[in-house]
Order: sequence, then C-alpha cells, then structure tokens
Amino acid sequence: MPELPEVETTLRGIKPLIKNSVVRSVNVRQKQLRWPVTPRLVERITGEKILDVKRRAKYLLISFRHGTVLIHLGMSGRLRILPLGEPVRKHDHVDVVLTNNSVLRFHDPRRVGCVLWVDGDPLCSPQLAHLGLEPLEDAFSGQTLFNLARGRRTSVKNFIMNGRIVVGIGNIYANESLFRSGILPSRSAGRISLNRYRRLVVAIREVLIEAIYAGGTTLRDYATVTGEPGYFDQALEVYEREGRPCVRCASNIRRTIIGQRSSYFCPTCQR
DNA sequence: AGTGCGGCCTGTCCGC
DNA sequence: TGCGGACAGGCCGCAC
Repeated sequence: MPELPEVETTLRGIKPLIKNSVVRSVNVRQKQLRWPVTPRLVERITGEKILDVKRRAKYLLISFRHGTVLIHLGMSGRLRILPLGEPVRKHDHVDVVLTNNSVLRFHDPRRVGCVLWVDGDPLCSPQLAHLGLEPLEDAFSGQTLFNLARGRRTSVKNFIMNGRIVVGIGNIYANESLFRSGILPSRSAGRISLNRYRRLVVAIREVLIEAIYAGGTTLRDYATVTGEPGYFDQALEVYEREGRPCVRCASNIRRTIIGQRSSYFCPTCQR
C-alpha cells in the first residue's frame, strides 16, 4: 500500500479534479471491504457537493455537507479519475459518478482498504481519533519522539510504524529512514539517545518528501491517479535488497522479521 | 498499559 | 502444467 507519500500523491492528483464537483450517483459493485460500504453513504452523498479533499495519516477525507467519506487504500488500493463510460475491470469496487461526467473509481484487489461514511467531525471517528503526529508537521521532532519512547521496550521499527505515535510510515519508509539514520531496526525504542532520534526525524522527513516528489514508490501495482508509476523505488537503499551490497559500505544487506514484517538493514552502517 | 499475534483478502512467484 | 507455501505497501481486535 500506499504509505504516506503515495496517499499524498493521490490527494494532489484527485483534489483539483473533484473539489466543488457534485455527485450524480454511486455504484457499489463490491461492498465487502475492511468495513462494508453502506447504503447510508450512497444516500448521504448523492446530489451533494464535494466541499474539500484532505489527508490525515493514510486516510483521504472527502468532505460533504453532512459528513465525510474516509478512504483508505489498504495494501493494494488505488483511486483514479476516469471519463464516464470507462470499462470496469476486476476489483473496481466503487464508482463515485460526478455531474461533470468524470468518475472517481476505487480499485482494491486485496480489499483491506475502505470507503467509509462518517457523520459529523471525522477527527472524532474511531478511525482517526487516536492517530499520532503527522511526520511532516513541526510538532514531530526528535525531542517529541524521544519523550514518547520513554519506557518503551518495543523495537524502534515497530515504534515508528505505530500510528498512535506517528502516522504514515509504513514498512518501506521505516526501513529506509532507519538505514539513513544508521539505526538498527531491532533496537529497543526506549534505549535510543535524543541525538539519534533527532537524526531519525530528519531522515524520515527527507525520505517522505523525496518520495512525494518522485510520485511515490511503484512496487507491483501502485500507480498515481493518472496511471503514471512513481519513481522512488529507484532510490530505495535497503528495501527488498537482501544479499545485495550496501550503497555506503558494500556489506551485504540483511533481512529479518520484526513484528511480522520484513526488515532490511546494513549490519555495518546500522547500530 | 504495552506488546505480540492472527486475521482479513487476492495475486504473484518459486520450488517441487 | 499444477499445487502448495511464502510473501506483499496496513491495521484491527484480542489475548496475555
């Protein structure tokens, strides 16, 4: 899935095309996603104007007069804007048809994403209420991360992938930012110095911003709204590079499992 | 309270 | 060619 850069790229792609548009109809072909797509969603947005499109963590928020549609792309989700009449392909689960004759189409083979209606303030919804810091905002700093890590025994990789601490960092960018800051992913979060957390925060920001600039990372099936691939996968330094030489010291990149996810690191550069 | 794990789905790849 | 298993960008809910 789409981690933060891919969601941000999707946001920038769809927002100018759908903001202030009016929904003509909604077609739900497969309602069984992470949570069911409800008749209430269809009823609440049909005939209504899209007032704004935003991002919080890896969720896209499409706001309407009476509430918000939360879209999460899960592991394999994709959103595209298409002209009306574009043929439906396998796993094209939901269409939001706009009165300007374009269609916002949700596609998700693995169906762990969602298209969810929430009434009232979306930030109070169960999905968003407990989310942590946005990594590109000022409140996310080495000092804050260090403070939050006090007493934590979990690995630093699990820690920065925990959405209650900081959002948007998935498996790819966790691996990449730990490599850039020279921190071993298995190291206990509570036993890392303030200075190292400062370096980690810089690395996280750099990696995310560079990935957004590159249009995201294209692995397997991710693509931007226009169908263009992202190019950040060419810049990956450790992710899926097991057994290949480290770009800095030429040691073999190693792979291990942390929190049931593949973790890649350089045994020489990372401590 | 913090942590680890199983589960949700489908698709792809690899070894036999 | 077919089959089973491992694995894939996330995150919820539950047991300890």
